[in-house]
Amino acid sequence: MTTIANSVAAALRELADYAEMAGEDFYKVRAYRRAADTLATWPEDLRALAEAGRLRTIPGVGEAIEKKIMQFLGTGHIEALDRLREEIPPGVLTLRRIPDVGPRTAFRLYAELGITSIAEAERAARAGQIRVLKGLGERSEARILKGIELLNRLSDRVLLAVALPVAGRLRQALRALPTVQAAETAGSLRRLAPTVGDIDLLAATENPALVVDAFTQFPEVAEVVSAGESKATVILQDGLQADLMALPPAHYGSLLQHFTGSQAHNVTLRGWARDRGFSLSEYGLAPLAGGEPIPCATENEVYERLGLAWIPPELREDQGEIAAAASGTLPHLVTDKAIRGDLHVHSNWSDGVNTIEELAQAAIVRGYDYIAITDHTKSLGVAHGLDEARFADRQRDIDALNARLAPFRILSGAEVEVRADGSLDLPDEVLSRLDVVVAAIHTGLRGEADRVTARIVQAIQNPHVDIIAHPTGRIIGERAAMEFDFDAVLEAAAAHGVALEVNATPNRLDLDGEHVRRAIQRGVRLVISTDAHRADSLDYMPFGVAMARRGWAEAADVLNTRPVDRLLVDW
DNA sequence: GCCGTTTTCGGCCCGACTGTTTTCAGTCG
Repeated sequence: MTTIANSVAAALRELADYAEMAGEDFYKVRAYRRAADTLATWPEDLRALAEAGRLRTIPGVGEAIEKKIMQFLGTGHIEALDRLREEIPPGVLTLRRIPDVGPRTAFRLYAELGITSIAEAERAARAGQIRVLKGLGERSEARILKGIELLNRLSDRVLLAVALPVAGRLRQALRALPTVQAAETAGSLRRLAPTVGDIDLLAATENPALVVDAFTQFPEVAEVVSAGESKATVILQDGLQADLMALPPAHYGSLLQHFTGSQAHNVTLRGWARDRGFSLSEYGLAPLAGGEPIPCATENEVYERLGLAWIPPELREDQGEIAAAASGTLPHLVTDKAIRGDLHVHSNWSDGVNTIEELAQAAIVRGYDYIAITDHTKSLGVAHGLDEARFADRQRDIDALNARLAPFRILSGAEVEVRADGSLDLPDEVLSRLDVVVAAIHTGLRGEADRVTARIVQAIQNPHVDIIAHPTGRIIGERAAMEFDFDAVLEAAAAHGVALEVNATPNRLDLDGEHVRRAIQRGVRLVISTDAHRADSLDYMPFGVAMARRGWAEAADVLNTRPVDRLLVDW
């Protein structure tokens, strides 16, 4: 799913990394990064824009970056980047992955010691070669060594579903401290990002130093990385990093705003504030003209004073939410409560753990009106996929349960395999008797992009298919998304009224927010489903709702917010 | 390198913490 715009963005980011190390002007580096960020999500086709001579209509693209984009479109290279690549070996870039090693230190390790890899940096540190550099002493050397150990020990990011309970316990522990008036989780966790790199925590207290001190002594804390008057960073027993910032309650709103981020959102928001005569920080709004700073006790106040509606954390990714908040056009995001049923659930007829009745009861307990039992089909042998005869048997089971459980409704469904040639592994005649047909690719995920696209589009064209499951096939930390033409899939889905699934399984979260947004923009409808293989997993739903919200989805964009009669009428 | 109903030049987001320093640079979020 790499588009030309993504490739250009990647090249510009790399250029920024190199330029930063080479000591280029900070604002030049930032200009490259800003342009890269904008390009990565730019909806228009880059080649068409270039041909029309309209590249500079993209914000952040001026004369110099336009030239670089043209170079890339023409030759696949950017001259300035090629030159820097020759000057600085690519391995030097990787040094920045070491905590506390930034661009300047990385460059000096290379320029003065010839270090081009993390392994070499480790050897040099052990040999005591780093401490002799001006400005770096024994402690810096030890810090680098420790950073490398940390890097080797920690996996990059953890799943939202893993971090949330840990964060919840820490938040409770903070709230239980006597001087703490309020405590909240912030950062990417509060924005409900699919994965988080650390846990950010905030506390409102008249005695920040005391709270910071107490925090560093929580039993879950394995190691204190840094601790000051108002901030601390620790490593928890399970390897996660947690950051705390504490301030007096008068500042709590700006503190929450600041620590929730994202970084990109904050940068743009501060620019917005500056344009209106304020400097914004975690302490509040300070008039640029001088005068008393204005502390903000609530987050709403921060946005309000800047002439903006409060922005839901899930949207704070600098994807146009500030402009939308200014013009009163923020979406009314879909909520957990709006979901009336789960449309992708496996029973013990295939590879699920629970009986259909157990699943139905679990759905009833969760307040749902309906559930679709979507067992695997025969070609997925490993999952005890059902053949035509077993579907007929299962139908009798479902009919009997529906008679007993009404008005709750069990929908008879299947997760049908899309074969290599794009056909489905159940005959149309069987599909036509099902209430819900979910089509999915489980094999040939690494196929050529054109072929994968063609398979999905062909499945969409089958008149019985209602939903495409986990459309990109990514599994976080295990498998990248399939290479295919997402826009072509969106076009086909819109044309045939097929919904795309937002799969709520914590390590799938597929579609993610970015894809959801594109789908909505193209008029494609969504469903949010758990893909549960046991009754407990119906609780994954909020993670899927989170992805939909991050993609600006409203209830009307999501089919399973509808009552069952209005759900089936379109299918 | 980008940008402009105050500007085509002089701005550009803000502050904590650390280490190695006598005032600050680098890193991070």
